[in-house]
Amino acid sequence: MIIELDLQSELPIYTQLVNQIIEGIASGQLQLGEPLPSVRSLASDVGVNLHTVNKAYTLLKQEGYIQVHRQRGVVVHPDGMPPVTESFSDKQHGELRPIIAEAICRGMDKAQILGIVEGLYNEITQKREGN
Amino acid sequence: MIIELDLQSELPIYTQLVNQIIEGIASGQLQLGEPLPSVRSLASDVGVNLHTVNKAYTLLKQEGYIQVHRQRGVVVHPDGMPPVTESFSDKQHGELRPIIAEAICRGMDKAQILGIVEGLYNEITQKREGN
DNA sequence: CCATCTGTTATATTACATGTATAACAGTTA
DNA sequence: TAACTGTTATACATGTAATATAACAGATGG
Repeated sequence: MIIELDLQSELPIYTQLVNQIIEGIASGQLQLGEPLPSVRSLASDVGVNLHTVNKAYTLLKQEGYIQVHRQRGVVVHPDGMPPVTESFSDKQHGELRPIIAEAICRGMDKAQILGIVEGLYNEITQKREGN
Repeated sequence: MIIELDLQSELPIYTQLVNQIIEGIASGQLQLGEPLPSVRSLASDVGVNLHTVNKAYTLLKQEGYIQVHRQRGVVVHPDGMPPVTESFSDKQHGELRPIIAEAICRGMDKAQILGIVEGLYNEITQKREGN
């Protein structure tokens, strides 16, 4: 999977790594149980420090997206993804709320906002044929 | 309008202030042209430093949500809200994309995600009768 | 056995963001 | 004149982000 970093972004590098790996899983580009590069090789590939990749992997592991298998290394969690917990829903609502409020302020109506979300949903899931 | 801060949140205080004021406008609790508290009084009310409020106001002003009128003080922009620009759309997509990808990972389908967004939309806009 | 890879941990350093504190300035208002 | 407004400047403390270097235990392949 191709990982592209924007070093000018306000988003921390480890957050960009987390986001892209999660999107890779969501899009099907990364299958359950599929191995991920080692912290050192990924760090070398994208040109950052080993600790930056390690922080991203640690977060993904804590949330249950990946597993560190003593033999197989780091893999996308083979037993499936974490469920929709209450704390996840709370976090999701807290992130969505200001985005929706801002859209309303700028004059977007319900249909327009839902259209944007649906478009992004399709964009992510329709990568599954591409690779 | 009631402003509540979570000092334990990972969100910066000035971001919480920005978000709540924008949601106040979106919900109609804050009308166009309506005055906002001075930096010093709001800082005193919520128990933070004057500069923290000033940073929130500066951001809101830069984005066109509020106006600093020499006589009237700080007011919600009387001439209307900023439009949906290309840079706003880019920012909005960049914020929504990882949220949607995470929801897909956890097994939410398109209808569920749209339902969450619609619920939050209704929750924000239906405050208009409440006050 | 040995060299090499794995994730993990520790320490140190640099840079930046956040938040507070204090002070001052110019303009407005009562 | 006194009190308020937004604004700016400076300084300080704290935490986060990212890098650099190093070491450790466990696993792997020659």
